[in-house]
Amino acid sequence: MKKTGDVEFRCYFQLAMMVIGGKWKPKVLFHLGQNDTVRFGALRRAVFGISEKMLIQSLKDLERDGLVNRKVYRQVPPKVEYSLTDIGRSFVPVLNAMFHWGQSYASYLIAQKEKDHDYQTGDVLENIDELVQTDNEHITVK
Amino acid sequence: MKKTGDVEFRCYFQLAMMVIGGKWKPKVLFHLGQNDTVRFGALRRAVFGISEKMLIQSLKDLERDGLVNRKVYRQVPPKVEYSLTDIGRSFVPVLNAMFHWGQSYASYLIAQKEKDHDYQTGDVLENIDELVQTDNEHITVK
DNA sequence: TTAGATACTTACAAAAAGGTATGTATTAAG
DNA sequence: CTTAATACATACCTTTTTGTAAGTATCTAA
Repeated sequence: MKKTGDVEFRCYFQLAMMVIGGKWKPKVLFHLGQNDTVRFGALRRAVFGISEKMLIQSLKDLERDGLVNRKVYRQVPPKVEYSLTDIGRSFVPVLNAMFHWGQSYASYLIAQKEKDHDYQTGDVLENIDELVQTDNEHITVK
Repeated sequence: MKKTGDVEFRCYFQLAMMVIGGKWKPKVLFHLGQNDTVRFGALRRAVFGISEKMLIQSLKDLERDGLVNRKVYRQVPPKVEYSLTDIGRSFVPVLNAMFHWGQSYASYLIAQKEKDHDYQTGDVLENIDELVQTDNEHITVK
């Protein structure tokens, strides 16, 4: 009954983007997807580079939108556990798909780089070095 | 050899987000994915609400990042055809996954709305009406 | 010679997103 | 009485993204 691919696309895709949009939300979701419950502090340490402000902001949005559960333990010092809801968890495969595509795209970029010596390629490629370097840093140091 | 899920995640996921990030790129990609080649003007009409500036900007980025081909026909008036490259096309399944998730999320939102009469739910829900309305508009009008 | 079609470009403004720094509440341990 | 731990909140500023409006180039047809 709902036709014209354009319309459907316009709506449902936008909806999905409203939820995972932004710099941090996908990462938070991804991490939550790998654990049953995670405390605020653990999440903060797990999502490299995120500030407390951004973490709470992301979690609040995700909770409001129904993807995340928040469980408060009335203790001191406080303890709050976050977890994915059912729809939240149903999004994990999508995240995995994005992650895996990122992997193959990285391979592609590296292959491209070896081909074109001239810097034909753009911004993303300029970052691939840093990216790989970061990888190495962690691989060799750890 | 590359370990610590965190690191991998941090990089590859970011990479993917660099490509599909923003308000319009996913939509442009989605539409390109449904056609072999699309002219600039057709794309502009297809991606509802996009301005010419945003369209070119998106296409430039995507071309620079290797996801999109640009073929110029030396004519007057000008003719330019856009299409997906191989890696570009390999991203289509991911887009579809996002789209489908959006669909089920919409169902969830509607179900939720019928449950809670009090407006427990947040921003996304406030938009669902408009969303459905838009759908109806197109369904009934067309 | 003037208007129309197409694919852009540019300048400027508005809005959204993100970052940094600092503050709050509570209780237990020292 | 001070410090530490944890989970936030708030103010303010910077950067990034998006939008609006106008202009450019080229040939064809009227």
